[in-house]
Amino acid sequence: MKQISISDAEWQVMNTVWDGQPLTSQEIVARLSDQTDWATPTIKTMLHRLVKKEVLTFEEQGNRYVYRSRVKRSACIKQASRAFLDRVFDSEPAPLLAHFMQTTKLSAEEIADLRRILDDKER
Amino acid sequence: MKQISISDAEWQVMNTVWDGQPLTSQEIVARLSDQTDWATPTIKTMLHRLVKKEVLTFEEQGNRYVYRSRVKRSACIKQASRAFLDRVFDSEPAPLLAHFMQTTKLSAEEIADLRRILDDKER
DNA sequence: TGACACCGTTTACATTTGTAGTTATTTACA
DNA sequence: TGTAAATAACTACAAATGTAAACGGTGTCA
Repeated sequence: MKQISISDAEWQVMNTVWDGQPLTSQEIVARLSDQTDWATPTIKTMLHRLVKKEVLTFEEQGNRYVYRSRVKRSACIKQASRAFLDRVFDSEPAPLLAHFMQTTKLSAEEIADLRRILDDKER
Repeated sequence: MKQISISDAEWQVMNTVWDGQPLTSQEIVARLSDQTDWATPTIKTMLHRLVKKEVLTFEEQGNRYVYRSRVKRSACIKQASRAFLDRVFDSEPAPLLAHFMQTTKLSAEEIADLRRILDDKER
């Protein structure tokens, strides 16, 4: 798999697309306008760049473009997670896990689920 | 606390410094040369930028510079982790934790430790 | 049918980042 | 004491990124 490089701002766009796929550009703009204060052309530029990076495709529908992702979110998450682990936690997963467990809020259910994953892991 | 922004390559430099602090620039260069193929001036440039970003300080010792961090590693980890959580996991810690548990290797001891953290968390 | 609104395209531009050559200064050895 | 080696400072430069204005085509409403 080739190296995907999605910048900070681009991740926000991609999350929007992944969440609502397929989406027209104005839908994407509408959703992002709730979360950010980017001007419309700014978002258009990012869509363009993501198409050029082969992370998004679009399809013309009349004069509108309908966007879809070309890469799976899970693949991007995997890659970004690996990079983060290497960079910030020096490739050590245990401290990373400890850090996030200690600094975030988790519901009882979530805790139970995570415990289950650890159980499975053990065998 | 002000916004610290440490780039990818800079994190590598900072990790080296945090690991061996205080270090002269040639020590830093030596250690990084093991891990990377950066030219010496490249590393010097990064040290400079980190000083300008107020993340590192140095002290002259004869004609050598001895570098020390000005920000705690833990603070940087915290900030970078938060950003990563927001960006890639849409601020949801549980999926992040599940992801890393499932995709990394953990020793029996580490698993036990993590389980303990979850136990504490529960009350 | 003309003007406006909407959409995508092109262009722009400052900043950050990765990467490193060049120069000036200091120091230590011959 | 002169010169080479080491060290830091300065300069460079392309690519990526954040941010957006300007332009051109087209469809729609008056």
